[in-house]
Amino acid sequence: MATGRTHRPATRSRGIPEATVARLPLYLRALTALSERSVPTVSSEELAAAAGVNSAKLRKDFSYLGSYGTRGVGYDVEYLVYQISRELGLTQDWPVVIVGIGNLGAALANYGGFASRGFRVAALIDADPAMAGKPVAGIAVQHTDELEKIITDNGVSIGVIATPAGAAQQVCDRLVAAGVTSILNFAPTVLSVPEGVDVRKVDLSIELQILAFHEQRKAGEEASSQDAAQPVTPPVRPAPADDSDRKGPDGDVPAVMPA
Amino acid sequence: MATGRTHRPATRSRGIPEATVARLPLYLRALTALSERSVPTVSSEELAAAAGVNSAKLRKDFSYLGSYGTRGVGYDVEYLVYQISRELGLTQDWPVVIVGIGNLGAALANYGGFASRGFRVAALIDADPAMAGKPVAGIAVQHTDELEKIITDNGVSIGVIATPAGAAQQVCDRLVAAGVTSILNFAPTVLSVPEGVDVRKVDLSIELQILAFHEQRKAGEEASSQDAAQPVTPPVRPAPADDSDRKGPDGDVPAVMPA
DNA sequence: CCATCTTTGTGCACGCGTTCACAAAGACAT
DNA sequence: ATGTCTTTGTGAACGCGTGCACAAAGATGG
Repeated sequence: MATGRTHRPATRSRGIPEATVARLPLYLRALTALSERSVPTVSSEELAAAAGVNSAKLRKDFSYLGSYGTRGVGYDVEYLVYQISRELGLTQDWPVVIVGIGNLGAALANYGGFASRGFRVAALIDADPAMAGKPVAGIAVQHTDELEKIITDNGVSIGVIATPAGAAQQVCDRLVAAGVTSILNFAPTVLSVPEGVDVRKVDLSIELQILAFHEQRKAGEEASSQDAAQPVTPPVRPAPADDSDRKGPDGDVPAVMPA
Repeated sequence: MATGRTHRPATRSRGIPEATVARLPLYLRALTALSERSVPTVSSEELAAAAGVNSAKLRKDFSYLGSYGTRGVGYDVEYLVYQISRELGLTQDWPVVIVGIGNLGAALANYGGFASRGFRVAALIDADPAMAGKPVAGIAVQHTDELEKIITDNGVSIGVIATPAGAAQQVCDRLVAAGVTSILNFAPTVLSVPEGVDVRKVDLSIELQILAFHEQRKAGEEASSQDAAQPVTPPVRPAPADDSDRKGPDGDVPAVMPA
């Protein structure tokens, strides 16, 4: 999963819990696959397995949307696809701009998953003048100067930031000022935005770090990985402000385990 | 934030809550930035602001690691950087393989955030024979046939999947069979893995769909967006199994709103 | 029309995560 | 030393999310 949330504090949107909203796209994908195989109906058990969740959770999630199932039978696939799409707002067209056409930006522009879900790449924007006019994924890259005009002309409300970290906040400010109210941020920075603007963050490095944590834990289950050769410099515990005597050569106090 | 979780059920890893682990990389990044500016100490309030979280939450998070602060002063930046790095397992070197060198895979290979955090790209793997040998981000792409050998020779335990959805499960199975126990999945599929293997999922399209949901909600606050022209075909509510008479030409029952 | 079987929808309890609010700890000045 | 001021670390309360378990609803067969 992508990570940084920044979900709305506790504002259950129209009674639908955030956690449920986050799972609807999962269900939708599984349902779409069933639809393509012309499967007419599906039980909560089957669909839950396909989406990788608990069937009770799935049923509760759907109960927030309404009673769309038939007891003894299951859910009508086509009907449910439509209902979830409508709930997620995918029955309308969402123009999206991608700012920062580096490796990642180009990958995003080429990503097929967008177009298939009601999202349309309205423009690709980059600060490098050398990029301007160059076609990426069949769309000519435009210069940052055009940003405001592009946003307003196309009625864009969703922006994707794929710039280096240093430029992200500035780009964000301009997007918001121009009218964008939802931002998907790939830059490794915390963006500050005014009230009413949604930010979701995808951070590749954070995901890896979380994996590393669990990996270390698995590996260190038996081997007490602690006294292994430390590749990085272990800094000393800052002295208790009593400057009179510094800790002797024993240094590196092993910082007692929490529990 | 990247999305699909698949966190371990309820196995609080060594007493540190999952939610806390997920935030540690955030703190680490903020601390690293402070460190580069040679800031010696930082208060929970300041650091929390930099990381975009609540200060009480931050203090509680740190309390799971130990008592690393000094009352009346704050936290020693260098010391905390080291402690968090160690906790996350970033003081050791993690060889990583990336499978699927398309647009996204190439972007990941070029992403600087990996190397700077103890992650080392050990190999790039692709199924296309035409890719074999071609250098991406300074590393020669290798063919899928070599996958098992690469994993075992380099002692790789973390794999990144950036293949098309159709190939993901197969690649996953081979990675796991070869000894990988942590997987970061960018393919839009639910991966099934044996017990003991961690999977984290990053799904670009899901993030956008969640944004669209909130965006629709904002837009539809006053305008009852419901009776606007529907671009997609609204399927009829499946008839109550009474096959005797099908709904006449009136068809399209507008599917009563849930609430 | 009745009985049986399947599957949904949900009331309820439990546990995790968040937040408040404050006592304890240490810095710093006098 | 003593007192004041700052900031941490945490006990406790609360709310959200999850999962169990079951009653109700409808299909299906006789």
